Amino acid sequence: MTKIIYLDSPENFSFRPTIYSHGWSELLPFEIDEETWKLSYVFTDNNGKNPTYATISDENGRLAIEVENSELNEDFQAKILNETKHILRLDEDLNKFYKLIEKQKNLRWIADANAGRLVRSPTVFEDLIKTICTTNCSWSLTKNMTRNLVEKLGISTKNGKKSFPTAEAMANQTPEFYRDEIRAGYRSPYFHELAEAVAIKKINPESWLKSDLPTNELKKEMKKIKGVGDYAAENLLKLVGRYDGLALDSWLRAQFYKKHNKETVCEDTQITEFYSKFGSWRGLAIWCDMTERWFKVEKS
DNA sequence: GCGTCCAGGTCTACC
DNA sequence: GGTAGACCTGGACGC
Repeated sequence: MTKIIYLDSPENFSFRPTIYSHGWSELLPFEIDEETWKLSYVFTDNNGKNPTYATISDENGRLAIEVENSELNEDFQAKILNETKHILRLDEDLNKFYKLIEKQKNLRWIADANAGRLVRSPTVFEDLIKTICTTNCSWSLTKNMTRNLVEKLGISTKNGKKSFPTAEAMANQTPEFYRDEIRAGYRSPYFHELAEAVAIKKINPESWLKSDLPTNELKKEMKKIKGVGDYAAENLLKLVGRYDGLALDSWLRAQFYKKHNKETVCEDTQITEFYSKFGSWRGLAIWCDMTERWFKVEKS
């Protein structure tokens, strides 16, 4: 039995550009159906239990969340609604960004498409683990590692879908487990150490969402975690709503060379200078600029 | 089949 | 603070 709960979407929000904003929607427990344009996820209750598969779709301007659990209590239903808002960034105000790019002929499409909301996981912990999975490897390997984490450590729904593992579940595994079962390679001791630190509350990644620290200080905090360098920290900063950093990686650099530098390699300083006019929004500006063709494909 | 390169980088030791 | 070398994995590529 399923139950549908509804959520009003704000002005300047479009569902497709949001769920298609970057690769996160391809990483389990997220799944994206590009034919029906639905995004699914496996939610858990406040105790990290009762895994529940839900599919989010746009229904004439409001969001329909179809939940495969007809006996949701009020707390769990509220949690699913709040986490959906967080995943899709419904409370994020991009008007200042849209205003900033208003006179940029090549970027005006972002505001026209209501793009710029980068989909994210319900918890910063999940985004942190996934970000480490993106470092120094191909996208297919990122997907493999994430799939292994979910399939081997997640809790299963009645229909066999699995949740993202909790820090506690990850802390209970050894570095050898991550190396042999998750195929995480040199990242294996990092995962064990990080999960343990979060489980015993030595580190609280969720606090980054409302941190009063200046961005450069928060970035330093993030980089204290093994496996998190400049790229990973700046990617995480974007996911907690700060766009000061470009989060340059080999893919983003290659896209820039192709689009703005006649397919010629250049220094990072040149890329930084190119987007400096966008100030604290430069990280979002480069990401939207480099992924423009994704949206053109979608429209065609 | 085998070796090499490299992909959505980071860490450590050393200077 | 800057830099060289090492680090897991697995797909692509050349031979």
